[in-house]
Amino acid sequence: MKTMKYSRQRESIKEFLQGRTDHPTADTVYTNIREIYPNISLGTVYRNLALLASLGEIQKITCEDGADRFDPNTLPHYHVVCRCCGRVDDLPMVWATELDRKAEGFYGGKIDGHVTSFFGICADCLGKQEKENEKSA
Amino acid sequence: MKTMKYSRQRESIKEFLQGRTDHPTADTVYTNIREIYPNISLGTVYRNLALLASLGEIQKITCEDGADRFDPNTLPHYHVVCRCCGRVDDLPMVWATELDRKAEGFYGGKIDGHVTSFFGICADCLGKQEKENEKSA
DNA sequence: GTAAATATAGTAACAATTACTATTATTAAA
DNA sequence: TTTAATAATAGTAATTGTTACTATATTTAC
Repeated sequence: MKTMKYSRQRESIKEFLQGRTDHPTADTVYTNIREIYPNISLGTVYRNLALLASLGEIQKITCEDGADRFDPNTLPHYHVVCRCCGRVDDLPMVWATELDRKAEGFYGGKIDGHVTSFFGICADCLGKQEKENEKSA
Repeated sequence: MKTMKYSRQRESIKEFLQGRTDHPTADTVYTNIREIYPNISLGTVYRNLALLASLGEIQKITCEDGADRFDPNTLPHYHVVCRCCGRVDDLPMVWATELDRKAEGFYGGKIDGHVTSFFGICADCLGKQEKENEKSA
């Protein structure tokens, strides 16, 4: 399937993602793009997100729970998922490029990549928890 | 919800997992346990897998595609997913315990864990690919 | 302009998982 | 040991995230 040079909806989806740092889900993309294309269909959003990802223009992030998320930054980098509110943040820590080769030494096949996600509590949720503790104290 | 000391089905699910190294999905557990409890319901399998995971007796593995998998080994360790056949293997590489503390230095909140999955092609699939190439050559 | 290729909106289908409910099994207590 | 309370079950229905389908519309190539 040859891709068109130009598709308004696809461009719009890509631009929207590039303006966000919070790794939105397909549904979030959908509700936002609808402000520009009021009758875009959810299928179109999914199809274009998948297409952009396969072209290497965006990155799909698989989360432990619920929906996949999408990231305009295609360079390998780390994410932190808040166990409390579910938000996904970037982690500006240098990427361990050598890990794949090291891992391959322990494996019968070939290894060509990895993903690492950290888990914890984000600053916002920590703050809220402190407030709760003060109240009950 | 207090857990019973004893539930035949739950014990059976746990034992089944402990006899496997291939990280089966809920559905695989279901079809296998049915040989012992022919009318166990899929819901019971899901409920008990979730319960055992929350008790820390097994571990849930979220894969990029399709169904979650379950691992009787609750110690943190690495997995490799074959891009070709989807199998999930353990990787006996020493765990980077210090990584969470290091990552926390780049984050506003707290970090208490991480998961890393490698991707590649398993030995079996590499073998099959070679055969294909010989044929077409 | 016209034909061929590609994308779309809208809807239906799907797969994995969870929720619900009436019934059964297990425990605790008299 | 019956008996009441608790927890688990089987079976089914409902949800969620995602993909597939189809008829129509848009874009490109000539």
